[in-house]
Amino acid sequence: MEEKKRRINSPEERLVKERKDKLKLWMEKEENPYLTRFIPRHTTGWIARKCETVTSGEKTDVKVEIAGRITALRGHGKSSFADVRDAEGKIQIYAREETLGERYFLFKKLDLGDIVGVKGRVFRTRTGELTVEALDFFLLAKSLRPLPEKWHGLQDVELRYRKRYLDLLSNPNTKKIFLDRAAIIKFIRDFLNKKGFLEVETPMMQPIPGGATARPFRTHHHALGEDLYFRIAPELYLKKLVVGGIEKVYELNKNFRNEGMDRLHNPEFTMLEVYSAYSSYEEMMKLTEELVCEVAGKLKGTLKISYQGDEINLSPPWRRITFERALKEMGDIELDFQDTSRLRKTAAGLGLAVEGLRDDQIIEHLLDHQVAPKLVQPTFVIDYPFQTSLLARRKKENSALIERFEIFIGAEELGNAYSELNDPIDQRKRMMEVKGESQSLDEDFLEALEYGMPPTGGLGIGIDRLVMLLTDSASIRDVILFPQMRPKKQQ
RNA sequence: GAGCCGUUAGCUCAGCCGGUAGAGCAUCGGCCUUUUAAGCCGAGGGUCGCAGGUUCGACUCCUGCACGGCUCACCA
Repeated sequence: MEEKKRRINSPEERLVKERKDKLKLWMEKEENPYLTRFIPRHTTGWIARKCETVTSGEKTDVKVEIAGRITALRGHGKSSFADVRDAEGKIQIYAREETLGERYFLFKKLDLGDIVGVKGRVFRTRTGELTVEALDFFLLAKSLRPLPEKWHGLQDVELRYRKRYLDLLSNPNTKKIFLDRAAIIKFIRDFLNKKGFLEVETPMMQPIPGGATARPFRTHHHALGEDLYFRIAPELYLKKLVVGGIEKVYELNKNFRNEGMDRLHNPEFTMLEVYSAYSSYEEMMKLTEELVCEVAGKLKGTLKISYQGDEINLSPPWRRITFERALKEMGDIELDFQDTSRLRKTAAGLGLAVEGLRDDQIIEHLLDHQVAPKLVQPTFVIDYPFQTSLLARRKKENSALIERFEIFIGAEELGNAYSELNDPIDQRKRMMEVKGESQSLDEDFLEALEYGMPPTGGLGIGIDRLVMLLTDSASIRDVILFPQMRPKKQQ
């Protein structure tokens, strides 16, 4: 009881109550705002364009009907100013008792955050601000809770992620990032569609999760009585489509991996995978350069970008360096990857945890830890030891290597590609060798390969990371609208 | 999962070597018809993340827990 009383009297509840009382007053004097119909005929952007040439102090005959959220209120006794924001921008509203008569006192009862419709006439104030003088106004939705502070916005990182709507409302840069994200994805689709690639959707729920090595999320299908896994990659399905004659294909959608979360990892993330028949990783390198440059150029108008304090030049051609040389030149590591015990010793000597890791994981760790931090300018690291992927084709000249590359920009891995292994016999053999670890034998996929898959180049690009790069964001959570968070416990 | 750091009013932040809580914005009341981070006068608002402990006394020190950030580990 005591507990309950205290909660109702909390300062926040009092603020809410004040606003609820104003809502009640409005409903007594006017109507239920939640049932009010008001279709704005104009936007703030339209007004700005239309009235660009109006001079300070000038009144116009331009009548407008706009709607938006009140983001500032400045009362002056018998007149008031308000800023109203819509999707395109904001505009000042000027309300006068002389014009609105008895209803002016209702205008003064409006709160920051209220959503209103305004009919009025455009003029420009003495101080040069384009303004709508309100001839009539409507409350369309009452804001019952106070918005974050106008000047600093919402700073609390946790709240920004949990209540993204508040972040979007009060931090212009947040909105910019997500507009940019949408533009980037559109540019990618435009680019690939223009080149004749077909966008497809393949299963998010798979009986055997394949195409990568990662812990999957598991779920259960009741009607089938079967466990299913959220996909960790669409790769095997996309290759089946290449077998089926869809020679240029891509999918741009989510993957799910049940691993740790950090600055670069969210359990669900967006991946682009592209497959092109009768090509190889050579062509995929060109495609990658072209795609990233097209997107960056369209978004930023330049190929010179700044990421976390580093100046990065995306102009092709990007540097290419073999895996072996990269380790040697930048990590001062020279070894035979077949020599497992020396590999582990070298890695341990560099302070890497090797216990419980497979050879291929250690090999990749050497690159990620010793070399990647130095790869700020766009770089293709090519020709990986064959252990690092079981889906990539071997190099003709050296069967210990595979035709694979990874893209590094800004010291972060952005993508991964290879000449796809299309030999079903070698594929089966390699899958058998690692079966029982993180990959199960996917007979469906192997059978598809047995019908014949053309030599194919495949490419994967982490879209969230590309967005991070192009929006200069430090964390993946800054480019995902609702990043995964631990649920807040009640009470 | 481990280490380090953080959590004070609705929001943004101060708060010293332990002495009992401060500002700005927002809110409420008053004045104000071209302001714009409007202004002026006044007021209210806090279980200092949660639970223990030490102490005459804890926002402050200690322990545990919750949530978050960074780093490390798994992964992209």
